[in-house]
Amino acid sequence: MPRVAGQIDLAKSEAILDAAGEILASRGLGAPMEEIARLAGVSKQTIYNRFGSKAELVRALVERRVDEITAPLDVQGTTDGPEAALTGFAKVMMMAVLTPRSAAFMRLYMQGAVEMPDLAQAVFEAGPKSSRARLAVFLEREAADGRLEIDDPALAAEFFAGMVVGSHQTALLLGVDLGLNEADIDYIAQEATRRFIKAYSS
Amino acid sequence: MPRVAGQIDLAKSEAILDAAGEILASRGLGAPMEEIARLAGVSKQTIYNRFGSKAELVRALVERRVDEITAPLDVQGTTDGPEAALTGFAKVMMMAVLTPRSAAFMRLYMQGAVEMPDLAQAVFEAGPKSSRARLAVFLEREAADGRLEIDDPALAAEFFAGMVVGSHQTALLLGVDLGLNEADIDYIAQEATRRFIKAYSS
DNA sequence: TGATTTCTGGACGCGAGAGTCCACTTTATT
DNA sequence: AATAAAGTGGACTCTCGCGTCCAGAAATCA
Repeated sequence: MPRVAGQIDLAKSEAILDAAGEILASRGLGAPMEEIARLAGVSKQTIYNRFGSKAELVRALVERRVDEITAPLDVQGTTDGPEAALTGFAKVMMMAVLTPRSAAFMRLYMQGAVEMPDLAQAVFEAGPKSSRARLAVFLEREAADGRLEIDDPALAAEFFAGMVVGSHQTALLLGVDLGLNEADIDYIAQEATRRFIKAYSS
Repeated sequence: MPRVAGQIDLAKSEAILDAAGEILASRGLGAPMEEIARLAGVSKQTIYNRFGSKAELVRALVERRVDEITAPLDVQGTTDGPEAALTGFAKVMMMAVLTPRSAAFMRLYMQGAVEMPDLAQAVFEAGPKSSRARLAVFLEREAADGRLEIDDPALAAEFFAGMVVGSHQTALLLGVDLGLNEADIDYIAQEATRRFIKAYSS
């Protein structure tokens, strides 16, 4: 079998996934494949050739996004006290989570949580769980070095993350625009950090 | 017009709304009307006679739920220090929010946030916003009485609510069962209260 | 009992979206 | 130029769910 000729696979799959993300996030899981094909500049058949079904397209989309989510959470390292690290973490987290785009995707995952539980689970582990875990590790180190007094680092991490993201995320998911600007984010990040450190000082 | 005879309206509408809640929460907005009719023990036509369309059925359902949500948040009042009140508030909040049923409904609202923004908005105001506001009022009073030192009560309320409910809610919405039992809830409520008071003491 | 109103339940029309089929084109290889 | 893989676009089938229609069955009042 001379398995050659024709076009080789190219970044066309990427275009399909991009389009799928765009359409599905904005219109929900019920959005028609034709729209995705149109936006991707591709025939519907091509999508089926590459992904087989809508469910698998969604699966591929989520798996790709999972990698993007996990990446930018590596925010720790300063050693002149926990303030800077915590504030930085808070800002990154807020900017990552509190965008209409993130909300649209989160809505998508939640919608899929019923029909595709494993996907939603994967998102949870790549997103919230992973970020909390890294924060917990950081807090544990700070505690070990005597800069903070933390008996339950995992719970402390939950608390900090909850303070920072908290109900803003719920609002966004419900489609309510709280209109946070960068100054607001700075303020919240700093205030959360200040109160958190006060709560966990000896 | 002798507008009498036949059956008068009865609590059959309630049965329909109950069934709608059950079905829609578990199967999503895409669930068929026939299921709802079957569970309500009613013909599909009756639903249409009473509610007109699926969208209006959902609207009625949400409006009824909004009342239920707002009610149990009146948890304040002890004057021997904020601990008991805060712990109580935390527990009520967790029990209200962290059930599979609440999560299912919340998922429903979020799913509808795109097509019916006003509904989602109403839910936000009856739920998260209202509870935070009441908590903020309580905190302001505590601050005025000198028991706590709070410069921004609204933000403090966000922080406390975020600590308590935080990522547990996200997990639930993603269909991940964290399996919190009553002891866990007690522990989290007490720990959150302790840390919060420490963070806002003079 | 008769009149009137509501409910039932099943059939039906209709639109929409998943996935398939296919004839034709495009692109790369030899 | 000949071949083979991959893509295109449009028509098509199938399923599903909303909403309607209607004939007959309660139920309620006079």
